[in-house]
Amino acid sequence: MPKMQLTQSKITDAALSIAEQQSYEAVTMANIARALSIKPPSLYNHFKNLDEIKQEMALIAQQKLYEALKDKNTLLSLAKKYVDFSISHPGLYTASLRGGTGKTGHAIVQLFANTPVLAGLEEKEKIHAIRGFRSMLHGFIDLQYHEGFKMNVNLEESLVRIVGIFERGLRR
Amino acid sequence: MPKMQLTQSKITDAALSIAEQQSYEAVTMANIARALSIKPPSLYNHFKNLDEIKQEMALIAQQKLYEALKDKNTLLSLAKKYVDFSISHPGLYTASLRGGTGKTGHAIVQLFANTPVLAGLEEKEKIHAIRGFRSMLHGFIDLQYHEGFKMNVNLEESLVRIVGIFERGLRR
DNA sequence: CTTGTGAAACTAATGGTATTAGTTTACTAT
DNA sequence: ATAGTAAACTAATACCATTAGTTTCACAAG
Repeated sequence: MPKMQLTQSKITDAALSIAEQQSYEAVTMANIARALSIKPPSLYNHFKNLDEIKQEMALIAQQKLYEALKDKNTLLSLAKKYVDFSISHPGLYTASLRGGTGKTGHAIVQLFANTPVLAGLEEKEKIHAIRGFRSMLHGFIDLQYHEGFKMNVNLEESLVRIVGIFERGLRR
Repeated sequence: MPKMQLTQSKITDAALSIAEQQSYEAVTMANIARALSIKPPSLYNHFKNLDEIKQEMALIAQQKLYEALKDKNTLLSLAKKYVDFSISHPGLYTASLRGGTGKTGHAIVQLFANTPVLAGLEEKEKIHAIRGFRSMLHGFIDLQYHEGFKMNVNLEESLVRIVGIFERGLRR
């Protein structure tokens, strides 16, 4: 009954906290409401539906990913940090995927673009290369989620090697 | 009331048909039951739960993927067919991800391993390369699902280019 | 200081999901 | 013919998102 001054940012904070501490799948209206000690329908006074909350989560998650990556300037260091982020914060990483490439998404792409091996490329070629590299990173992460490369070979080593292959392929 | 001789394979067939014609998300107990003109609880006489049905779907979807790929013997032709399959049959492709790497999964990996560029590599290096290549393909597909590389640059061309980068990186 | 209005909470209900328990039907084998 | 079993059923539980309609509270105007 108190008015509790609920705001959009308190709601997304609660949602992100659930994604982080439990899982992205645990981000439900019921769980968000419980975390805020309110009833689910109250959330609809602040967001149109769950999807809009997730949209907002995506933007914030992308900002956190950008923060984690912003001081890295080689393909390998970016790749390592990117994978590290997805493993340390799986809920946040998953959240980050659901938002199209907005301002922050573009900033992340720029980090890759400014890398020594990519910086020199002709513009079209650069776009292809970034696509390929991000595909590789995301695929690497997502396949582990789904099946896990459960072979005997070390994962960190795999990442270093495939980044090496990609870089070598770019240098001509 | 008739006994209708329901079997596991009739259930998975119905489930796969739903995944193909509607979407993977539409694969629910209610929809499968409706497709077979029975009630949802009846399905539990044949499968422990929905997850086991999806597990079985994964094996069959992998077999179909293998069939689509089996006559291809270069990285580029495999990549093109792989992406083509995921676009023509998104429900099947999604289903194929939920099954660990069993017999069929291994057979698919072998198709990549037998490719000219990879065949000559030392064993460990080969595993890394295959991981990297499959990551790239899956990431390429999955990122389109999620955000879509909605840039101005052609997708088919992107695929050809990044496969080229990868191959060049492998050749030394 | 009272009143009234709008924002933001609530309760109750709808229709969707998976799953379990308990019951009945119908086929099959003695 | 009958008994047993496999496979269907109905009914119920516990989630999920969402909407409609109602109440409550805080603040602003008279």
